[in-house]
Amino acid sequence: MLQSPRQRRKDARPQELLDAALDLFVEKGFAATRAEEVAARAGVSKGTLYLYYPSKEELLKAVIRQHLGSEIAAGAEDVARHEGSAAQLLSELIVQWWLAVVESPASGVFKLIITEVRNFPEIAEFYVREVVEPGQRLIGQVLRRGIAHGEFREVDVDATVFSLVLPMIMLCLHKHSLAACTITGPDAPCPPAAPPLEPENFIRHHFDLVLRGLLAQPRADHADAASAVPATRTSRAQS
Amino acid sequence: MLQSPRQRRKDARPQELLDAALDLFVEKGFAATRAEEVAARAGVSKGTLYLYYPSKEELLKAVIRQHLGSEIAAGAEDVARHEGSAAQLLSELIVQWWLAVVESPASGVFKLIITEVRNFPEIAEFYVREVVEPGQRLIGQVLRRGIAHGEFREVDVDATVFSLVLPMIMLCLHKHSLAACTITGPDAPCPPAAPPLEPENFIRHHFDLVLRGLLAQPRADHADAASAVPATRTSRAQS
Amino acid sequence: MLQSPRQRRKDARPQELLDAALDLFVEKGFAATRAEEVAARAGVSKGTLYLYYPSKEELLKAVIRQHLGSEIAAGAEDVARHEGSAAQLLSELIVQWWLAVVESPASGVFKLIITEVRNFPEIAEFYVREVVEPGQRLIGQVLRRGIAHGEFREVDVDATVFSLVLPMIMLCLHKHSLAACTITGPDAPCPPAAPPLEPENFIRHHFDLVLRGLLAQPRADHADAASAVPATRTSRAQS
Amino acid sequence: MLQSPRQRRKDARPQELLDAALDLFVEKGFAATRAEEVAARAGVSKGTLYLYYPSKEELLKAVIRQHLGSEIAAGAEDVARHEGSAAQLLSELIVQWWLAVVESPASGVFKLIITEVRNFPEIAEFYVREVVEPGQRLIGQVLRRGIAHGEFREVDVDATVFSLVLPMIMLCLHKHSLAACTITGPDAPCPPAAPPLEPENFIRHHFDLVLRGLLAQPRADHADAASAVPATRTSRAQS
DNA sequence: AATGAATGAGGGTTCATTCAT
DNA sequence: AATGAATGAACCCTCATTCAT
Repeated sequence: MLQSPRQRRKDARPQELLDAALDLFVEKGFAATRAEEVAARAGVSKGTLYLYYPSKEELLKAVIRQHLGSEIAAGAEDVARHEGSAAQLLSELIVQWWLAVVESPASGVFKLIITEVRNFPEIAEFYVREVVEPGQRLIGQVLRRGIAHGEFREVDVDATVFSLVLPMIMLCLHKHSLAACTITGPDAPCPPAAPPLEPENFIRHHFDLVLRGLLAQPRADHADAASAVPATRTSRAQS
Repeated sequence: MLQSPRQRRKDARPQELLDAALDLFVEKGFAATRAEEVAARAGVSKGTLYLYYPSKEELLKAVIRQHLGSEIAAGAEDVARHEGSAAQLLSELIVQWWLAVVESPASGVFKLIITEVRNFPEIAEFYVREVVEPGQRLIGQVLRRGIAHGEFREVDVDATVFSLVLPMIMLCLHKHSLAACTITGPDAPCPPAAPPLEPENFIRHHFDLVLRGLLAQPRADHADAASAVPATRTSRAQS
Repeated sequence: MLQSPRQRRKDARPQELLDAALDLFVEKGFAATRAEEVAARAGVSKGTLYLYYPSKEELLKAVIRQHLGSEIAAGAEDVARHEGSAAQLLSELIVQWWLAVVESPASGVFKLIITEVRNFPEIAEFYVREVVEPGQRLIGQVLRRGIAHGEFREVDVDATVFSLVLPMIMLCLHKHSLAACTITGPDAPCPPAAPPLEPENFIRHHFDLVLRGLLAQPRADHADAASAVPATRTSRAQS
Repeated sequence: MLQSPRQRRKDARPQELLDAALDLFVEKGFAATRAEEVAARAGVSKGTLYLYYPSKEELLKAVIRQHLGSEIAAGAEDVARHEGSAAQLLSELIVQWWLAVVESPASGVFKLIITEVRNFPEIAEFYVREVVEPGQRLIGQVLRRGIAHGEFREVDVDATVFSLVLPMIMLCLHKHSLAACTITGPDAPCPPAAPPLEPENFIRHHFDLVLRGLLAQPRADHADAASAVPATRTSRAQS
């Protein structure tokens, strides 16, 4: 039943390579990353990479495929049969789902896609089908439900989805570009690119702000529009 | 006073090269763009490029420097001594400035920065100093003024700046990645990456939404929060 | 006395590897053949090949050694003590020996040698010593005997050996190059590289032609100069 | 009118590269020749090769195309309207044409084709169309003419063409394989692979031998069957 | 003995950069 | 100033060979 160390390593290789590739592709871009670097970061030699992926380009697609299929779209549908106000449901969807994404390696995939779609148009179709459309549909449904119940104003649903979602995506990108350049500290060579705004704080604030703009019945100023959101498991440390 | 056509062409060279470089770097990424391609698109030979820029990397920095110094930050300060409500001022800042940016080639610079900062950290400092901080300070001031006057709720200023601004940046990136892959039309091989949401419609809707969340005195539902914004010169055709 | 199947397979390994190697080296050339392909065709794994031969180059030498020592030179000496006319003897030597060679895998060895001697000069010596010189000596003797008996004209013996032998070698090469590319049939994509001349027909015709040029007493036109040659076991099907 | 040295070099490059490639491909085989070696022998750097030929494989095809179109088939047709006996015509065709080929670099092309057709089947079609078929047709016509006039016996034309031609091809191959390995001299490390038979002597002897076998009216023994052939321009020195 | 995962030197090809014209 | 031929370092990928299992 026990596998040899050799076998165990072999089984883990593809994942190790994908992880290394994701890190490097996100950091330096696909074209600027050398296949040998990916191999080295995964702890293997150049040749070994090619035992598992037939080319650097296939490796890229595998990286994207893995994270789009599972991590990003995941967890969306299972909230769909939620009960309670549309605001609460929306909060769950937005805040919780996003907290899972920012802190996970999947956050880098957004940068990868933004960066590489034009060079690899196959990726576009995949991304739209797996992420953009399901996400838009899901959040759109919640908005429409809230509007139907008189909970939300009659807004342009698509535009509102964007107002909710785009800042989150943008913060993912930021995390892997400007924010990653910045060495925080008093004597950093590079000044802080942005106030070290906590992702969680920001997302709660952002959600509250947009929700207030969305509600048909404005709430009193002192009430936190997102207060219904339970304290979540905060940001697992990233590996 | 008049220069020969030859002279004129020569004077235009650096700009033509910068334009070509911006287009290509934004489309394919810095590493995946060949110096010869840039030269060819600018209508000169490979060697000529090196008469004007000592290396591909310097060309990249020149591209970014040009657009950060001038176009992106432009139009910000001149609205600063505006009179009227904070909402109106904010609307001018956000809506008008952004409409100018999104249709200009400068919109691609955001993608370029997101993509390349980690490879060229000097860019980070420059970008933060020239764009991030002034922008944040400017919008922050307007927000703080509105709060001081009781026009806005007491919000986290930095977070609110982000709520306002990040979707705009994100749409710039989108324009140069997914949106550029998509061939719109009924029988497009690639499904529309996103609803063909007009940038102007979106930004007005977004501003309205956030502004409602921001105002201390909620306005009646039928009023358009951004109604004070005059119809602007819409989108200059992109070169 | 009986060996287990396992044992039998094991004993057969070296031969199976040699056969596979011969096929592939002849088809694609030594440098263009991968060691793994050889192993795969022999039904073993890459590693196993190296249990039997220390390197690809040694495998090549073993292939050549095997066929030069045994198959090609074979059949030569045992005809040497033949009785009868020099013409009959020559016919036996040329026609029969060659028929055996052309249909055997050994025919490919000629291509291999032509192709690889310059990269592996050790092969040259071996080939000259094992094949060229014995063959030349043998046929030369028969020619000299015929000349001495007044049966043949007084020709340049070495040149005549070549006239007899070179076309045969050449047909071996042809068989493994152009002829192997050609898909015969009415609608072949590639036109027949040569008339599908039967090797046996050709060799008989060739021998007859040269023999007539060789004989001191020209024979009548209708007589077949090679008629003494008994009908041979025709061409075993190649494996 | 005078070109710059730069321009002159550029014009000569393709030919220099083809020459270098032919030498090396013939000597070591296509797969065993490194692109850089070809470039070095042509006196340029690795990169320069790729300015003229897009890949090593295209270089191979260019090498073959050049020599098949021009040197080999050339000079054949212009003898077709020859007057005199079929034997004389045949002698011209065979002896003269071949003397031109053996001593020219084109002789190596035969080895190249034998060696590489199976890896590059496009070459087969080209070779058959440009060399095999025209050659066979040409010599076949002469033979048929001789037969019709009663000058030759009624032989199998195709087989006879082969009897005449194959030894010549074979000597070309020999020249670039075994013969090239042999360092002639008393203390050669490698024994002479074959008697240093002069190509011209051999071809005259061979033609005489086959012609005698071909003639309907056998000639007296002392007459040289090929005596009509004028002393030819002997072998131009190879470049 | 047999396997096949792993290695890393090697070779094809690209491309930033130089420089003679 | 402008060109584009030439260079060679660098990168992707292959494959002969090794060795732990």
